[in-house]
Amino acid sequence: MTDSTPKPSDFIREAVAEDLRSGRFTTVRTRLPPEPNGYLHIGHVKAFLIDYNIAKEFGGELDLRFDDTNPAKEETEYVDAIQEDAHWLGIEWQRVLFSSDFFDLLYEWAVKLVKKGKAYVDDQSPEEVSKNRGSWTQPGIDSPYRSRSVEENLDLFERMKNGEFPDGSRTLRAKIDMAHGNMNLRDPIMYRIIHEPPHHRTGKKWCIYPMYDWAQGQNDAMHGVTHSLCSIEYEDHRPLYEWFLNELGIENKPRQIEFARLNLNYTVMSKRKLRRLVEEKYVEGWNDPRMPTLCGMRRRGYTPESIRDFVARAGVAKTINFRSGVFVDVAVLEACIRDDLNKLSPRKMAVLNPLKVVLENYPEGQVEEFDALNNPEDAAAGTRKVPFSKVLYIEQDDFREEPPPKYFRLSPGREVRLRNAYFIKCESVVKDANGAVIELRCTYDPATRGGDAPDGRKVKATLHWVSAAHAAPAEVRLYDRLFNDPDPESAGDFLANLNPDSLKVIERAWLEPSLAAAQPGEKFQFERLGYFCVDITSAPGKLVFNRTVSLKDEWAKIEKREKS
RNA sequence: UGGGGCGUGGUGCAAUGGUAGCACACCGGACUUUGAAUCCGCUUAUCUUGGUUCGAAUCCAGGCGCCCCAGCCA
Repeated sequence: MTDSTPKPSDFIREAVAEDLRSGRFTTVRTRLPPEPNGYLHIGHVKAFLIDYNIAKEFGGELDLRFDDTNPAKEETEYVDAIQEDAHWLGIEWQRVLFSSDFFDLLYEWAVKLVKKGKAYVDDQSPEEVSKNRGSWTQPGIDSPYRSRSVEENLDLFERMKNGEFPDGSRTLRAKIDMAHGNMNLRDPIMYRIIHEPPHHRTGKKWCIYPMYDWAQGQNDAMHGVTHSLCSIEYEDHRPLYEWFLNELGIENKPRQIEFARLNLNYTVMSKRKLRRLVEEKYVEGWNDPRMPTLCGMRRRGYTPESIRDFVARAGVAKTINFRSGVFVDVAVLEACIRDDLNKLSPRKMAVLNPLKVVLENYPEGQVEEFDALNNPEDAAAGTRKVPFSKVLYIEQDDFREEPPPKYFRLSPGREVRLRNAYFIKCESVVKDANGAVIELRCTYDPATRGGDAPDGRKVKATLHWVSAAHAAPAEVRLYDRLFNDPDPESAGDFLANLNPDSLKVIERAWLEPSLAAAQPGEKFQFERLGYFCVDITSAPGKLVFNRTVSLKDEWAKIEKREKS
């Protein structure tokens, strides 16, 4: 960032700056609060980056805190994956904390509230609790156990902790107001009893587990968090967040600020739906390149820089018109990765759907090598050698026997340039028994060596190509949006909106030979086609490439328009 | 029907009482050995009604619309 780049500013940063000015806080500490029950996806990234960037910009610290308060849903597998993904994104934290490491203190604090008469053990069944909570229009009904003595509550709560009662038989509840308009304040449950399964870190030590509302603010306070940033659906939890802190007499109370979360069109973000895609095998796994997970995007070829850029472009605000968040166009994401890859990826030539071209006037057995620019955006990237010979492959799309209007590419009698090589002219067409074009007979103009005509004549198209005798075979996977509908969840079953063409596998594409040794993770631009990266399953002799994103395609746009 | 929140071009974000701007998308053009990139240009917006003010996207009041909340999930 240069001096002329305006500092990012939004209502959260303004609030933090104001807190520092006013002396409400003297330092800044934020936290990433993932629940270790799934893989990180692009929606999480916004929250992560807000917390990370704000801590950094204000000279503060960031902690990673796993909110592992529900043993039924959480696993160590995710703890590791989340850290790996967050690191990859470029996020650095000071401490790794677990809510479960603070269960003892949290329990003491609960006891404190019980002693204060602000919490009680409720013997109602889950059904009764739910029924007596009332509704938006009906106030709730006080639990018959609400006015138990402090002594009885203390005794019962301790016995809950000691495992004397079965799951669901009792809860500890805050004593607030069963008629409150905000449902969160109708005596929220603080602890519930869960004997099985054992917790991924504390094992069988505990059989009572704190609810989110009880754990969140107290953890923030224990860890010295100043700004507890979260998404907007927690806005009406804030009064409860503050109630607990106030009743506990916490000094330097953390401040919760909410922002709209990020949704992407043409995808789904809910963990439940992503899990279905994986479990029902609509995709290969959590790291399928079509998934909006970080591991999927990484495999697809997205860079951390492009993802950070995307989140920055999406901005931070409270606008909510779509499921507690904003609905950002996936085209912005694609623009970000194109920008990044355009600058850094080496150019290569690859033919996905080969059409054989025989140069009738090119000497049999002759091979030439041409110098090709590795990256026109970066002079320092240098050049490479590309072999050329009598038999070539070009892209089927680059030839039309009957060219439509505005089609500049090859057709009978027309001349085009082969990138870095020669002008060629199509003399005749060879067809199979069904009338399909299987080969082009062309001539080349030796005077155009390197791609320029000394007589100054112009061609309207430049095609990429490979030499048939030298090309390396590869499998190429063309990924597209997973869903056809901008909002797959809009009506009924999101699976009905799956894009059947989200993956097209090209078993045998032909690559220029310099690609034969490409290593997993390496990224390239296949000229005129798009950005591709070597898949993690790729191996020498059995290359596999993923298309990260296509290049913008003016011709495709024209063709589509002409058709409709 | 209770509580909370949000309404600025197609989408997202700015403008904090003083010329409504930026990005993506769209459309048009220049350039081009990638129909890419780059460059230039263009269309399109303040939910509504009233009020305050010299002046309102911004302040006030009413209306309308959208989102979230009735898990022993987070």
